[in-house]
Amino acid sequence: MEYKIKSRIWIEADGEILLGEGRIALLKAIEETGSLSKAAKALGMSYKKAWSLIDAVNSRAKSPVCNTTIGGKQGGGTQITDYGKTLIETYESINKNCWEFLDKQISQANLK
Amino acid sequence: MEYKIKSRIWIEADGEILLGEGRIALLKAIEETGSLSKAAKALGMSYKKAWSLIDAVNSRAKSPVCNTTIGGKQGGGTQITDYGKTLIETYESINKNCWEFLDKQISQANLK
DNA sequence: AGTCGTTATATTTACTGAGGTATAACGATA
DNA sequence: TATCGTTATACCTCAGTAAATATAACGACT
Repeated sequence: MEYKIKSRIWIEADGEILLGEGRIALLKAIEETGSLSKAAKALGMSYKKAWSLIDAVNSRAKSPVCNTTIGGKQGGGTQITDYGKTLIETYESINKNCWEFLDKQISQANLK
Repeated sequence: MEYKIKSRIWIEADGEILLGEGRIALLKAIEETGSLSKAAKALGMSYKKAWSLIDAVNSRAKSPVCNTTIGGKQGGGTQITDYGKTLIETYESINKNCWEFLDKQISQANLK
C-alpha cells in the first residue's frame, strides 16, 4: 500500500473562509437546481446549514455570488451570478492543478 | 483586501490519515524534548490526545516513527526514528512547495 | 383572497469530539 | 525496596457543532 497525498484548499477574505470544497459543491448544486433548498436536499445538507454557508460567502465576497428572489409562482429561487461562476471556475482550476502538483511531489519523494 | 489562498495537506495510508499538520508539529516537539508528555505540554495539548495521535501514526506508517522507553531514571521517553525524521522533512518540504505553488496560482487568477 | 414553494430566522434537541481526572505499569537509580 | 517521571489506558464530563423543528414573510398566479 502506497502513501497518498491529499489536500484541501480554501480562499480567505479578511482572514475568514470565503470558499472551500463544501461551499463550492453547494454553489454548483444551486447553479444546477436554481434553488437553495433543492441544492441542500441534493447534497443531503440541512437547509439551515446551506443558508448560513451562502450567507457567509455573500458577506465576504467582493461582489455578490448569487441573487435570491422570494415569492412568486415557484416560491422564489437562487441564481449564481457571473461573478460566482468565475469564483467556482477559479477554485476548481486551482484545486485540480494543486492535486497534480502534489501527486508529482509525492512520487518524487519516493517514501518507502 | 485581497483574497488569500490557504491549504492543508496530509498523507494517507490505507485510506486513513497518517500525517497532517498537527501530527508533524507533535513529532517535531517530541524530537526536541525527547518526551511525549513534554511535547504535549509544549503544544498545549492533552497527553491523551498526543498519545492517540502518535499511536495512529505508528500503526499506519510502514516503519516505526518513534521508539518509546518506559521506566528508568528519567521515567522513560520517546525518540523519533530516522524514518520519522525523513517523513517530517518530506512533509514540510512538500508543504512549503505547495504554498508557493498556490500563491502563484492565485496571483495569476487575479480575482477582482 | 387563497395557494404554493421558496427564502429567512429562531428555538430546541442530539451527538460527536475534546478535555479532565484517575490509575496502573515500568525500570534505572539511590 | 522506595522513589520518580514517564508511557499507557479507562472513564466521565462538558462544550460546541450539527440537526430537527417551527414559523414568518414573500409574491406571481389562479
